[in-house]
Amino acid sequence: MQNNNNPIQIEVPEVVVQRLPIYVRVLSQLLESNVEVISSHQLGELLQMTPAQIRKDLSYFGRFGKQGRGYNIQFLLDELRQILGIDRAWKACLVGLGRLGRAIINYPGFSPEGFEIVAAFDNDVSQYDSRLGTISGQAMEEIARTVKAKNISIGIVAVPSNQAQSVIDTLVENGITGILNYAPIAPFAPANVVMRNIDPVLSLQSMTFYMKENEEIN
Amino acid sequence: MQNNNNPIQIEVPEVVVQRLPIYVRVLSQLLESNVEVISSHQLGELLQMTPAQIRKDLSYFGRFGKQGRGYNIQFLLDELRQILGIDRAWKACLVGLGRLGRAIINYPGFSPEGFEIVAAFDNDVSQYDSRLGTISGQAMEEIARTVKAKNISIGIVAVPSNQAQSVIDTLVENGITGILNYAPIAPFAPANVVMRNIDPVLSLQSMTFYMKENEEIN
DNA sequence: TTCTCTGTTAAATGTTTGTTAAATTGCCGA
DNA sequence: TCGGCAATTTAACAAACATTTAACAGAGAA
Repeated sequence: MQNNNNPIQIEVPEVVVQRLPIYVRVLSQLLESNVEVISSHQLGELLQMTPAQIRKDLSYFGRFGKQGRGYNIQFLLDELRQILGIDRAWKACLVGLGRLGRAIINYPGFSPEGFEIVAAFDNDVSQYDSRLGTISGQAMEEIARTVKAKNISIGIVAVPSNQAQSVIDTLVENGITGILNYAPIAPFAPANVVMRNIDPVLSLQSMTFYMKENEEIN
Repeated sequence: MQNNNNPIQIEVPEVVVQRLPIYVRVLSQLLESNVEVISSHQLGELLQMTPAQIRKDLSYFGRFGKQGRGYNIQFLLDELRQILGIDRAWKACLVGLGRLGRAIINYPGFSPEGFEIVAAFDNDVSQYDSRLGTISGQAMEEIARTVKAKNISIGIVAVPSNQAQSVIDTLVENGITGILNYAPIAPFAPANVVMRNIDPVLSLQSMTFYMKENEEIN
């Protein structure tokens, strides 16, 4: 990545970046409850983590707290949103309009957070003659044109496993730099593309490791 | 594993446990492609990780490879499945039969991996008069009875955020020891309960942090 | 015998936690 | 009203702990 030209670049650990959205979520809820200030200790209680970790995490990005008082929630939220880049809207396209894809397109949780699905693609003609909320499905061949025309930067992959890698390749070729993959595969993408996998089966499979241990106690 | 009677128990890092299902998945695919043996180097190539890490991970659980040759895939798979506890079937119940819940119940990826949804609950009567595949929806009040009667150990939570914590509490009270939570909250559960969260918005929000950096280069 | 590749140990790197000085607030009494 | 004092709480540093990577001896394959 070219901006490593920066002489003194403090590398932020990826785990820390992944925790920031959790802070954002809890802080938003607190703000709605009209709480204005919170200490690292209170926040740690809410999130089941140590105050030290919260302070350390935040200190990678700046000095947001006031000694003797804590963090102003509104201020911290604004800062975190800017840091994460979620102070603006992001355009996404969905590939795959099977059961999963249609559930994703109808999921009401994306747009309030600034992630808008502005296009949807599928191979099977029968899938996309029906309108899906405000957008309508398009043939796969239109990915290239539409991604550029609409300036889409995020791709959501909800196709069957055997097609997933080739869809990912197509998206990457067309300038997509972030992929949210729902297919149960170990996907490959170049280093400049950010990949996130949603895979409930993997979650369940690591869960049973610990449940099995519990059982043996009996 | 029987030999965990061993008084000196080496603590396996959680990250390692979370990687095991990924190994299982790739090894299964390789086996289907009639590959019989694989080296840590080849596997690392496939998964974009260092061979050292793979060998280290596996060595927490035993000695599965042969020097000069590699790992026998069928053997390693059997061992990993046993270690994870996915060599048996697990019964789950689903709570919440809205759009998300119905997508989950129809998701074909769970049962081939031994996770069977054997009951489904919802508050709203209108949701569960229709049959959902092989099972039919039940009222929330039936959770206690059904979980015990059917010996269910996993709960899948797909209710709106504001109900999620109370549903989790109910499940825990009734002996559920593993929870797969789809609600966008920071849930609380006692330490003996294993919690996994599926939250695509959090994934997107940590994704944009890195995409934002890319953009600034231009 | 030579080459390959694991399992293991050691080193390097990364992450979390504990600690303390300094900043801020609120309170109390003059 | 103001000054001083006690209680809080951050930011920063240091230490402890955890994870990843590198290196290598030795087992096994060819």
